[in-house]
Amino acid sequence: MRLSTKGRYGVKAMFDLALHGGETPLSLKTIAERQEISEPYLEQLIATLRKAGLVKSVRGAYGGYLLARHPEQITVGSIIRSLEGSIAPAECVSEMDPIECERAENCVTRILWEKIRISIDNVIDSITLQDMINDYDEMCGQDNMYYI
Amino acid sequence: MRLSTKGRYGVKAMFDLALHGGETPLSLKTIAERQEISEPYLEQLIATLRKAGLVKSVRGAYGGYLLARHPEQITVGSIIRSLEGSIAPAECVSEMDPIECERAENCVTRILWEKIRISIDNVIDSITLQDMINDYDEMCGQDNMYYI
DNA sequence: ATAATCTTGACAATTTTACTCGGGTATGCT
DNA sequence: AGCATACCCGAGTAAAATTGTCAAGATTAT
Repeated sequence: MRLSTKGRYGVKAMFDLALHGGETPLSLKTIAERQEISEPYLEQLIATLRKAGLVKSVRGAYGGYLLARHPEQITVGSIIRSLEGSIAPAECVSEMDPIECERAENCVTRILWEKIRISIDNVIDSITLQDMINDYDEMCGQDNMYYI
Repeated sequence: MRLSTKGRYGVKAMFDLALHGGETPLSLKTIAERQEISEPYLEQLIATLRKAGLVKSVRGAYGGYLLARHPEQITVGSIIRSLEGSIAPAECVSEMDPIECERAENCVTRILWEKIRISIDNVIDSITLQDMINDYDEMCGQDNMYYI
């Protein structure tokens, strides 16, 4: 059930954008260095995030990336799903296009996979980038002295 | 976040044992055919389950496998973990031996991964094979006419 | 113009998955 | 005893996924 680096790096990059980004775009290089992710690889991931409408790009010199919406309007669920596809533990309980099987017994295990999927959905769809920023602020104390 | 066939086949095989098994052992062949799993492959999986103490084996002619405990005492969590290892979405929040990272920011995403892991844990540790049998009985109606 | 940056697509190493195969060992039945 | 039926064990392997790298081009601030 491990998340691949796609989902993990993607969330880290988006969190970086939420924490350090603002009016002016952040370059890929900045994010990649701060989050210790290979720049060409992050390039791929952020291209996916852009197509999913989660970040906006600004081309040319001093360009970079911006969050497409406010941090409280971006759930980690939308980030993870855009990069990993469905988070369902089995194909037959995928959110979008479940490929059902015919066997009666399979349906019993199907109930199980669905319970797991719903439980994961509930968590990742209820947590936004703003929630993560709040967690971070709390972790660092009121003066935020450990901000990077 | 998809479960591999190990976990899925393992749960199916254990459910088969819970549903059809009794005093006399079920042969691997029987389970493999009924659940449509390659027999030599299931052999590997059930060997792991045996080492984890979830099933007992009876060697020789008319031998096979039995659940080591009653269905209400076997959680799907124990089955999945024995076959897949930790179900944590990231290594740093593994139940057993979390490999922590040093970076402050990582710890924010770590909080997220931990919330996901705990949510999955809660589901799979609360569901037993008996629960699945109950689901099955309910699905088939009181006369259980669709039992295989 | 030039440098910084995004954009795209192809390619490649490594790891994991999902098996197969071949030979053992134990046990009940005749 | 001998045979059939099973479990037991370790090695090997093809395909897929993961985790990237690389090169060439497009766009824009200065």
